[in-house]
Amino acid sequence: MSSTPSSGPSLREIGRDAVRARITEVALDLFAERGFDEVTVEQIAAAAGMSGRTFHRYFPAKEDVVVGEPAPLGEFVRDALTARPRDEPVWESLRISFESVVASHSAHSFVADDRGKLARRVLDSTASLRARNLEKHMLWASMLTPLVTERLDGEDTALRAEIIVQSALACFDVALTTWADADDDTTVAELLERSFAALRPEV
Amino acid sequence: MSSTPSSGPSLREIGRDAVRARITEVALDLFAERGFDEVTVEQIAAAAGMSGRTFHRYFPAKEDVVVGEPAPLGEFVRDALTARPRDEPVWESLRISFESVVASHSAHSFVADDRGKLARRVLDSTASLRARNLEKHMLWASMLTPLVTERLDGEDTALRAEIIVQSALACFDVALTTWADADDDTTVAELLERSFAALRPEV
DNA sequence: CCAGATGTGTCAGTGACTGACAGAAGAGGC
DNA sequence: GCCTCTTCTGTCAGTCACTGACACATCTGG
Repeated sequence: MSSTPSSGPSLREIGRDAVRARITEVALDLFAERGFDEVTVEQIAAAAGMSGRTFHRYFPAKEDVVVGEPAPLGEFVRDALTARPRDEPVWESLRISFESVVASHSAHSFVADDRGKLARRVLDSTASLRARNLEKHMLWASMLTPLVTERLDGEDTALRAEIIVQSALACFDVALTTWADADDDTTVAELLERSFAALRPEV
Repeated sequence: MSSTPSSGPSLREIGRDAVRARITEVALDLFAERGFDEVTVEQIAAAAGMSGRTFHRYFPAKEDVVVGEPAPLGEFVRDALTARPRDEPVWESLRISFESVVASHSAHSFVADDRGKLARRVLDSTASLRARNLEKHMLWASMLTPLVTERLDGEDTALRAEIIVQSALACFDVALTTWADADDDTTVAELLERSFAALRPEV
């Protein structure tokens, strides 16, 4: 190993997830300080004590450090939605599902008061990151739309389901952005509720 | 000029917009045939009779060939929305505004039956293009949200306006995707109407 | 016919990524 | 403790998108 400026246990001893978390941590500081586009992968890698090549073995793209893996959270929302009673109004099911994500991850990374807000601010301040984030939403949408489709009655269920899911994702996104942008202690859960209250699917 | 495989008038004689249109035309064929990621900028440039450097003087990014400039259409929607009576329900104002875009561009590029569908299919089949397209939507949202905000009553107007605008954009997007994906002759206008009918803002 | 503005090609360079290869370090069997 | 197999890592070379600098060509107005 030619460069290990950061101390700490060797990368081998900790798991793959821990390495990813470590990269995320040092990268986030660099992004917040200099801006996402002004930091090179080589610099992140050096700060994390590894080569640029190794960085890309943990994150296929630089954006993924901030945006995170789409699949796990998407599956969580999908499972939460599946667990909801089928006679419940879909919009309420969606709202509760997204609220449960926020609730069960409140001690976790992306809604933790300090790092979470920082990460979200970095995300919102860079075009390529916003784009990648919306791509993640598209994957979630493809997981949720079938569930919503079969919970709708009447005509055009597929089309309407897509609209409803996209709108729910918009609520989630706006709630997080608003939360990160505010200096007060407004909860994500509260913003999420207020966002969902702005719309109602047509029956 | 070292390579001019394509015939036609010299690039100088036609305007800047015409050069862009020409690049778009040859690029679209290549994308449809081989896939966006499998075509290099050099190849597009060669097919259009120019160097790669010149290509980037017309399109800062490869994606822009398919996605197009965000500003003009955004301004069109904004102006259309501004022209609507302020006592009209916002959701209807938004629907009519987007329908007017589609109507006034029906003879134009992106909703013309042949090339438009092709372009949209290419867009929907590539992740980086979808992302760039959603980025364009974000710009539109920032232009529309203030207008919607001042047309809302009650509390939380800013937050609710963001949700409503994002949802309208989702309707627009889903309508276009559905239109391009179908083999029948369903109109964009009709799909747009059905999409908007799926939701209603809470009063 | 002659400037000056504009468009273009070439070249060099940065930065994100990828495949191939070789060497180092841990895990398990003996 | 030692050997082997697997896993992780760095180095290297290469592709591709994109950018700045420079020089040359062309078009335009006087």
